[in-house]
Amino acid sequence: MSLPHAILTALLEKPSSGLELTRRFDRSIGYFWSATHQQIYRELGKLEQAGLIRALPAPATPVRGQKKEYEVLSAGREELADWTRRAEDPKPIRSALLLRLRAAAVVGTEGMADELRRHLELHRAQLDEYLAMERRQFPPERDSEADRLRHLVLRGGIELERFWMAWLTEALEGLGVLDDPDD
Amino acid sequence: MSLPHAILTALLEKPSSGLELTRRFDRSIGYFWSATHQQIYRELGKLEQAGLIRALPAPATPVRGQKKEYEVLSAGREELADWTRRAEDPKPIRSALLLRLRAAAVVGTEGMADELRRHLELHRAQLDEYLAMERRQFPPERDSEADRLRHLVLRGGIELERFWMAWLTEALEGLGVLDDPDD
DNA sequence: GATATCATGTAAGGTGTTACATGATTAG
DNA sequence: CTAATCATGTAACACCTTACATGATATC
Repeated sequence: MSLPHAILTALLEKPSSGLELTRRFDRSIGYFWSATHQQIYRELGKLEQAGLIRALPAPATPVRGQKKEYEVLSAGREELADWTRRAEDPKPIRSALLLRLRAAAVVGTEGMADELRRHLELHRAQLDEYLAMERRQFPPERDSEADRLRHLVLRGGIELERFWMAWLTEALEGLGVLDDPDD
Repeated sequence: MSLPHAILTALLEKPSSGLELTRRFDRSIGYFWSATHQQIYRELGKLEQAGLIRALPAPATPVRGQKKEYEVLSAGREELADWTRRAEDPKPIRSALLLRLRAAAVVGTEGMADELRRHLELHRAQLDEYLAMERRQFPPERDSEADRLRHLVLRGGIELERFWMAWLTEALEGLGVLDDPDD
């Protein structure tokens, strides 16, 4: 049950419409909890019904195609604060790539090296993007408590990408040895 | 679409019944792609209908409560081999904990340190379990290609746990400074 | 007035989770 | 013959994904 809380966080950072939220999910918050616009609109409806957020003063009857901004109500802020304190176990890892390598142990590794290289490139690109964000958003002089926390979250993403790059590199070395008996 | 492939891999490693698969998912394969027995039974039905696996010679009418073993057919093996070669992008990270820390940047960090310590302990326990598996399953003398690949997958899990422990430790230091002005 | 873009939404299907139901087998 | 456990399954719901639908607004 994290999507509603992701939305509450985003709306507290800045009241927004559904489409604006979608865009922000494509950038910052979505790096750790992605969501499509369909999910977001549905969830905005639920949050409004539950009295955790409300649409800002809008034209009499808000219709399809017309912008609708939301802000968080105090009940929403409380729910979010509760959530940060609640005990919630980490979910087990889900990696299709690890799984695929394990499948390759049974049916053969032919063709996997290309895919691993492709993933390595994707993770390198993601890492570069995070590092650029880090330079832009967290220059040394910004050092409020909120900044430190957001920076910590971003460093989590950075280190995760570094982990994947290291692992993929190791995997490719392993495969290389197997695929090129010349070594 | 990874669950069916996880099941095919498990069944190739050893033909099994639904319950046996469930148990093995609780141990090895499930560490990277978990599944409940309900998912597994549903998926076994689909795989059988699709002609990728079949139930081993069983009593005339296999009934509820009676064990039913499955094995992979050649079509299943081919599908699995195809899957290892297919291009499939990594899914973006989904971490409720990173998200919660980001929420805490808005609503306050009170009470989060306990939760971070709890997670640190859980990851430490998981790491210990992986390391025990590594000692048991991959002693130096085992070194076939399949063993090397499975070992690589396990090392992925190990390094991921180490990543989380390092990040949580850093996060706690950060919070500690904020929560204990004595430092 | 046609086209592109902004903005909100519906529908359908797949996947995952939780709770419950039911028969077979074994141990006391 | 009772209880525990093994084993397979159903049902309902939450969540996520993909494709499509529709109205509003700006631009040429």
